[in-house]
Amino acid sequence: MNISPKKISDHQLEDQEFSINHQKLIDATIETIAKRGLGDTTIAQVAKKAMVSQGYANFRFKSKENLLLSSLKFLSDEYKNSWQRIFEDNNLDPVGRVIKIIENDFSGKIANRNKIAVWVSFYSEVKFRPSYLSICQKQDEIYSSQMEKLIKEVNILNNQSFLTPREISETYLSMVDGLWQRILFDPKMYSHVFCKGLVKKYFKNIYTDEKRFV
Amino acid sequence: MNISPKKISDHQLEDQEFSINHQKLIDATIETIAKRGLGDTTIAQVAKKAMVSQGYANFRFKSKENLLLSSLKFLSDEYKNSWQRIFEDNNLDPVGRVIKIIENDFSGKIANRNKIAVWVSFYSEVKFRPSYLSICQKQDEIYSSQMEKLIKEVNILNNQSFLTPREISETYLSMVDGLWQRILFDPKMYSHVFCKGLVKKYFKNIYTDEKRFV
DNA sequence: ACTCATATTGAATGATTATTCAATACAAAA
DNA sequence: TTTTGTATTGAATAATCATTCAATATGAGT
Repeated sequence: MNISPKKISDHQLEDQEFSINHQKLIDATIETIAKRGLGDTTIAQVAKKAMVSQGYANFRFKSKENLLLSSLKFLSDEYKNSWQRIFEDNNLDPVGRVIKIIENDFSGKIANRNKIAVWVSFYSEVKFRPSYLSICQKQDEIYSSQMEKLIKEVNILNNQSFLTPREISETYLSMVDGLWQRILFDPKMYSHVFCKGLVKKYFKNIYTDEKRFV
Repeated sequence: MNISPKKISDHQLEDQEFSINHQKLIDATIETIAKRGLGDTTIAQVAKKAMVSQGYANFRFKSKENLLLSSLKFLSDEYKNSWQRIFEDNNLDPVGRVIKIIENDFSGKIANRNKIAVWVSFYSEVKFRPSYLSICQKQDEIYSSQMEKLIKEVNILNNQSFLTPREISETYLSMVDGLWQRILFDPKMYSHVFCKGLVKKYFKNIYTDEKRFV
């Protein structure tokens, strides 16, 4: 069967927040924040990078605030998709999942310097902008609770009972946040290989008999 | 012997960067950043909080940039003094030192929400402002290496050789950064008691025989 | 009391930037 | 081709702020 290529004009797509320009502007926003910082990001620069007029950028997103918010949402969703796929992958056993989670958290797609710079910028404003908090916090909670559930399984399979799932999950997640920040400072020293190795060794120390935490 | 209360006029103190107004402005800067964020901190607000004129604040620090820098330096020094005292305290044995370090990192004086907010604000700009980086990085390196040396002693005393001092020190420091960030998000859940407990349990898991990590 | 050096003010300046909007381009339908 | 509705522009506006500086206050020395 052939799907006929219905022509859809831009304005029909608009409602779905899905037009080319919409995404071009979000990408440009992220690039600009990564390059100049949240404070020095202006609509003019973003519009220029996205190759639309300044007026259009504002018109399209109603306000700068809204453009920033949409960009944060985009990053947040991208991250969420990456870990959700791992939690839902039925081909993996619990330990295999943990390893994939670690590898994802320090993959080139997620833990690259530009994206971390954007994350950290938004995080630093979370205290002052409830709208940022609501985007970040909800997903963080889901990640956190999924991780805890996963660790519970690993604990049982590995006869580990000194550290609770909650404790292991909290320490892991904090460590990731901390390491991301350090990647910003000194990406050479905190290479992906180094970070993954460090975190795996941390797990290896908890689950001494499990061979897969290299 | 009586030290005669020599009267020293303000301008004589100025060179020493030590006048009342100097510190009042730095305090006001930190308070303002903590309350409104780095991006929304204006000289006018800082000056008002310090109860000097706007023009004076600028005159005194030559530029806003310089005022921010001085404030970061102040916070950084305060933190450094607090851990340096612990490393130099001869009454403590290695494990006692580690415990003091943990308690310091999550003490009310260091890990309070206002100061963390300021730290995180500056950290998020580090990538774009070499002057911030140079202040933070140097002290971080010292802290890091002192910590590693300390852990080396603890490792020997406790017959621990699976995790290297470097690994333990890096995971600890990352965890602290991560937990600080979480305190900002949700200070109720990440109380000082919770954070200290979590980190001590982490050490207890490494040094199983050491009774003092509660 | 007067002088002089320094401290401090606060209004003016100029730069930056989000936002608005009248004008124009464009593309589909008639 | 003409019409019509939408997309896009870019120049004008208005607000915010860091910075400057001429004017004034202060207080020590004479």
